[in-house]
Amino acid sequence: MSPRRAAALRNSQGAANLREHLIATAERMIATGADTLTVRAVAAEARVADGVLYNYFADKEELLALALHAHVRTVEAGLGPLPEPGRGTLEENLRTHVTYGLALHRRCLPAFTRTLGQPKVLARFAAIDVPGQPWRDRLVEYLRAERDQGRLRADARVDAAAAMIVGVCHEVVLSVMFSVGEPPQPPDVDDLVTAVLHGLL
Amino acid sequence: MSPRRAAALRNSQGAANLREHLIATAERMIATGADTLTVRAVAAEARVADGVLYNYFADKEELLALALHAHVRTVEAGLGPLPEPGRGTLEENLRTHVTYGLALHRRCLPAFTRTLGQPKVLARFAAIDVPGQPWRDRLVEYLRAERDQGRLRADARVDAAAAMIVGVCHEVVLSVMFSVGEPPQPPDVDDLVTAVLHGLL
Amino acid sequence: MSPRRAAALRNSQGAANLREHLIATAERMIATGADTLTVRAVAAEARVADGVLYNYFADKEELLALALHAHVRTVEAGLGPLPEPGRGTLEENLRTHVTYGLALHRRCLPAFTRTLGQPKVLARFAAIDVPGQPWRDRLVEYLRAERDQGRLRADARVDAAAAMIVGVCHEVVLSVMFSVGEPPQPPDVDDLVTAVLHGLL
Amino acid sequence: MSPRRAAALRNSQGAANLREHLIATAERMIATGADTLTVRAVAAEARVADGVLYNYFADKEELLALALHAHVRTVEAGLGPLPEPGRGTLEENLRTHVTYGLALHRRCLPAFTRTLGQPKVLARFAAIDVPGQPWRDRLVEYLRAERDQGRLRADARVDAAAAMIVGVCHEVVLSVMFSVGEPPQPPDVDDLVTAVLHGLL
DNA sequence: CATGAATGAGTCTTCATTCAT
DNA sequence: TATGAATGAAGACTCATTCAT
Repeated sequence: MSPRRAAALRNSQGAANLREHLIATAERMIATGADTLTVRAVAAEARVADGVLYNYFADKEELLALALHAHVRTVEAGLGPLPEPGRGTLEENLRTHVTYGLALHRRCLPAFTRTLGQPKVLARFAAIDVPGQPWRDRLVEYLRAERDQGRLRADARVDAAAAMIVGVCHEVVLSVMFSVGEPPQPPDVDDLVTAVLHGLL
Repeated sequence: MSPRRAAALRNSQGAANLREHLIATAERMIATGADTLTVRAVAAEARVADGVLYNYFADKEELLALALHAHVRTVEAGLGPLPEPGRGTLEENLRTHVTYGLALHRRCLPAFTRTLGQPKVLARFAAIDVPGQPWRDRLVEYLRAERDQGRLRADARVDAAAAMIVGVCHEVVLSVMFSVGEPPQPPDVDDLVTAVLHGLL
Repeated sequence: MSPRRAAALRNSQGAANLREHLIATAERMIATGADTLTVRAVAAEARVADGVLYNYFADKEELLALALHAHVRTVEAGLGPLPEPGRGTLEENLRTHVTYGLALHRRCLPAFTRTLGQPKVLARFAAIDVPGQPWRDRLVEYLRAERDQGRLRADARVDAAAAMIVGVCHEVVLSVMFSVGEPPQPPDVDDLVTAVLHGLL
Repeated sequence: MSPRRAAALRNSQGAANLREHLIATAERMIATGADTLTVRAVAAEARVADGVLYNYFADKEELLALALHAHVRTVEAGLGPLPEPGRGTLEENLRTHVTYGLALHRRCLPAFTRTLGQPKVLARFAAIDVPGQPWRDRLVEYLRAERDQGRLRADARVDAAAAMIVGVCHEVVLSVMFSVGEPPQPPDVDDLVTAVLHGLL
């Protein structure tokens, strides 16, 4: 005799187990911008008893941290491929990277601000081991490869450039969040690419 | 004739009135990274009765928003001057701006993450009128002036560059906050300046 | 499978569920004249955790309004039957009605004065649908029936008389509540009945 | 050198002293139906410091009880004279009394419900010695005099009738206060008088 | 005597967590 | 192993009262 299944899973083939179901639910709520992220609200949304959470997670924060991670992966999966070094033009490739980063942050940052205010969530989130390579590292690798292939100048500051590109993506989203009235105009992608490639001088 | 002074202010010359004292206390707690930012905790830290807060602020969020603002001003006041366009070398001036921005964000961002998770604080903060110009605008103005004086190329993408410089400052601090073990190496200021001025090509 | 029962209900057969237990407790406190009707006091009296109330009621006022209603029903249930029109003497029947009304108000009014000062309780109380007919309506119906049967004069002012009978019941209780020393002598039931039946002329 | 006068009294000749000024202010607020009857609100309305109240009254409740009394006297003063026994018709005189009582209660009861929920106010109110004769006693006296002059039957139950007349005045106002939708139709004054005079038989 | 800021006990309410069933 | 009611420790906020000036 197998143990009882949660009511929410009995007539559903979507979620293999309750743990994933809970994470998925919390992820959806975080992404949607649900105003209430209480344990009860998540359980209700998941059609599941209040207490189950504690059979799978140490506490609320662990669930939220995992949901946040899932959210990032979900967003990344929907973003399309990044360019291969050495193929296509540099302009085009950088444009792709910048566009990718802007979209990534635009969709993730709201979720982050809603959850990372809680120090315990932050700690748990940081402790999660990220499988796969985050975008940032892939950008650095791309730039290094291009430099090694001679398509960038030999002394190009690729780490610095990568940091700035990543940074501008944060910046754009943050300034939207902070603006009270109409959101400020984000910088043009072409201008960013031009600035990165040709500098100010 | 005059009413009684708060016990906390009687033997102190630091704060002229209780309102400032409360803001200063909250500011210190935010800056220090106090884990509990409850009304009670602030009152206790200020050596003051629980209820006083409501003699001076509409609610907890107003106090926190004001404390956050005070914190930003305090940090800015300790940062030294920004360069005049047309004087000194471009490298030196940009280095000053980048160093300024990094320091500013390093000291402010932790406070922001701890308070801006609460939407009501965010709203109140955004509603406060900021006297003076924020660093970001001054950076843009500086770059424009240099371009107009011919020290930058005529078609330099100054807005894009400014966005990247501001962004990298966010980036550095955020990646420190998220790192679980040893903090990652921040990009070198010289490299950033070089990348901005000369580009990758 | 089933969740835990409240400690207060475990060794008790009086209340089937906690909702009824809470209403009954609040009712008892209201009836007894408890001076403190705070949420905490009710929870303590019910031997129950502070928060439970909010699992069953929207807020404190809803509980109090329901308790008040329960109180009225409890009092009514203990009062004995009202007379049928056309049977027995008019004097005897009216005496029964007056005695009924006096007892009803004597036991209910204190509870009302303690709770209806709070507008929110008043609003919630008024919104509760009363099953069955209040005494007032039954008195009016009784008088009408007697008149239709010819036992009262054809032009008898039954509505006015009913209003006065109901009113005197209020009056008696109110004057007891307001009196500081010894309570004033309530009017004799027989005198009231005589006055109602024969008038002053 | 005379002591300082309260700011509110300096440019005013209306109130002889602060005590009366405070009572008058509280009375006005009670009568108007002000939703907030806090010490602070009264002081603000009176243009006076928060603390003065305690120079003239033991506590908030004493002030409210006195204000309530003043309210009753004010209302009574605006109501016109009551009839003399032996003059005019009985119908007309009783009509005057009933009308008087209805108006009196209509204007006083709201104030009472707002304040008498607080047991301490009730106690203080009951302890106040009422100068002059309340309406109730004057009604009883009137009826007795009419009976002694032979205009009412010798065995008329005047006390009972008075109680009913007073009671119906309560009743009318209370039922208006309790009604949720449209207020119920109050009984006709003529019907009341007829019922009192001629009875139901 | 008036002032009015400070006091702090007390209020309602939320919500993460536990645990008998 | 799921259930979901019970728990109770906070939390924000109010307001009568005091008292140094």
